[in-house]
Amino acid sequence: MSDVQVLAKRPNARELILDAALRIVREQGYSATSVDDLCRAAGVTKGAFFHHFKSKEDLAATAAKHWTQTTEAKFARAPYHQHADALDRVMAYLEFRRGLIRGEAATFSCYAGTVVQETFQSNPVLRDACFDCVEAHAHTLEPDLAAAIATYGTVVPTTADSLALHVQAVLQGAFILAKAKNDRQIAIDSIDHLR
Amino acid sequence: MSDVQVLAKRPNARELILDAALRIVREQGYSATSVDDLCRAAGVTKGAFFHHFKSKEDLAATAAKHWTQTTEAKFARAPYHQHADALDRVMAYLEFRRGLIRGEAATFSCYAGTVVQETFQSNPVLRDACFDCVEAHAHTLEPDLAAAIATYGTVVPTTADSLALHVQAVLQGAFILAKAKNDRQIAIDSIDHLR
DNA sequence: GACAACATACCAACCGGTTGGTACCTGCTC
DNA sequence: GAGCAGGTACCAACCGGTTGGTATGTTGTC
Repeated sequence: MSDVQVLAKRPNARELILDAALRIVREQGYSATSVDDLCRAAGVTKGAFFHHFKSKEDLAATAAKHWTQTTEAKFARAPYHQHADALDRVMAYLEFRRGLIRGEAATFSCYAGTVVQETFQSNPVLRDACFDCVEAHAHTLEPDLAAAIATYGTVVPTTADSLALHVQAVLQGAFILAKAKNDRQIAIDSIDHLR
Repeated sequence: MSDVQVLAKRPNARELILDAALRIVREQGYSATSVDDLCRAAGVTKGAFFHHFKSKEDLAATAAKHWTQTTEAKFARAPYHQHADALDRVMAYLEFRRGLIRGEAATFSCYAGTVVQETFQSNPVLRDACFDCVEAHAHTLEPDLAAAIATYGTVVPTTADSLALHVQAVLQGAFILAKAKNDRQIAIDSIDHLR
């Protein structure tokens, strides 16, 4: 019974702040998002914020892990794993990602990509947390890519590892162009080119 | 004689600030870069800053145009235009861009891509200035891509316009991954995959 | 009554931007 | 060519508001 309560606990300040961070940081960027902004969006006070996180940087790094967990769950549930053929799974993954590009750029773009752009030089802790995030997701695609390469071969010699990261690079670039043009079609086009 | 003096004028505060902006904003991001930071890097005072630019936003937008001009000059001079065949020119362009990825990520990454990531939602003026920047550069590749498509055709129907933007998307994504991993090789790999 | 989970009130440092002023160049008048 | 008016370029000091962070309660639960 106590386990159920732990699993199905009501949203506490910590969760509220993490969820708000993923949302607002993707909208405004890391530096432009103040602790007050986060507290306001989460509906908590500053005291609660600094009770759960020792600094803004700590929150951002924790939010990166939170981002990894939420995306992991989302992609694990996705239907693209069902195809028997590995190349079909890779293509279905891209189709799935294509479908995720809906609404405002801030809602479909990547938290890690946004944060690392601003902190890669000044803050190694955040930089590494963001890279782990992208790398972890790239790893989920790697087995399918490796199997696809084994079955169909490649035009030029390459590795599943490198190819998985390239796919992430294209997605990150697609997000930037979508933000710049304020038009998500440009991101969808880029994924189609990758396919 | 007076013309020569006008052309070879010594660096004034305005130019110093613009050059400093391209450098420091790519290192720290837009929001994290204060006006004081810029003044310190440029070796000018705040008074000089606000004499030449009416706001920090104005400076950032002007710096985007400055970025377009400097990169335009750099790519116009580049040797990749010399190839007779259009596809060779496109490949040589990618080879040229590959070669530009040297030193720290902040020195080879894109000013516009960095700024737009932080301002696309809060600041339409800056967003559009940054997109113009990327689009202007994409346009320089378009004739070669169009000629290459006309000569060799494409696997799937597409346009030179869309393909030119896709190339920029891959480059932007490559920059982000290079920043995240703190390793430029990952960006070079992505360009090789594009080729 | 101990402890986690918050809330309230506050702080020094820093932020973008303004101020009043100075140095210097240019063109015009006599 | 001396004097001077007017504009541009630049400077140091300052301003009110915001920043990340802290010190000190208060409340509910075991």
